Amino acid sequence: MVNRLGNLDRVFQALGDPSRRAIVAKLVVGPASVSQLAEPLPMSLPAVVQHLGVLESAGLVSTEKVGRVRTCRLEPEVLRRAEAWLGDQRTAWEDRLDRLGVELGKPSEQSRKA
Amino acid sequence: MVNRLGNLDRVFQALGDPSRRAIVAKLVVGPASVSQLAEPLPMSLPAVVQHLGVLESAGLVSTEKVGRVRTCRLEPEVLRRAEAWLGDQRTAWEDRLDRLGVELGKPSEQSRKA
DNA sequence: ACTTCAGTTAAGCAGTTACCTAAGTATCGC
DNA sequence: GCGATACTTAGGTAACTGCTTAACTGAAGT
Repeated sequence: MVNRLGNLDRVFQALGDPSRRAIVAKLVVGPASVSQLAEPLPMSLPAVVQHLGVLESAGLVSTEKVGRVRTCRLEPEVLRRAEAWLGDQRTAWEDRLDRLGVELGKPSEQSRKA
Repeated sequence: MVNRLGNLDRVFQALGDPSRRAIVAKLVVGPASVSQLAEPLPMSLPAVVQHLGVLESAGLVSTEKVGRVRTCRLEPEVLRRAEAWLGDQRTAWEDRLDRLGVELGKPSEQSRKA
């Protein structure tokens, strides 16, 4: 239950599909039922459920079945985790450029960090 | 040449593999040759080249062959594009929470934006 | 010229993915 | 209870992935 919430492999792989990103984008404005999510997508309902399974096992969405309707909601923490990884790479890159500039004796305008 | 640089499908899919993320993480600290990238990875060189192909066609890295050595460098703009998508979703989510709080008459501590 | 080094090309293969249709199960509204 | 609704399960298929080994090309070093 805990390990599911940090697997970047699954997270990025899940986001690598346009239908799944569309689902995420829809859940961002509020929870929705399976058929509400399926309605705009050009595929069968079982296919949508499969996509939801991928998103859920990546920890990006959680679902709860009430009567006969399964309600899906976004799990923003995992989204944030992915964003953090990208941010880390970007800052590492920027730090490197910074250091490069310093080593060349060129005081880059990015070195206003301290 | 232009359309390659914005395909989120390919970008996220490329990042959905640990070996490929390892390559990105290594390129973040500076350009490297194919065999330098391959050295820590537990797989054959052709496999690494294939991963590089995926990263390149996602626009995440660019390569240039000089003598017999191909040098790979990170393309940070595409990384930033992916980060932006995640950021957009997160802010949409936060805006929604904000509005929800407002509609409940509860002045949330996030509404200090204006 | 000969060898080694860096990478490339080709073929193949097991496992996964993204769909489908058809048939089921379990509410819910009347 | 009876039909419609909201999924769920099962099974199948075509295409794609992530790897492998083997054989090749071409640049460098000696």
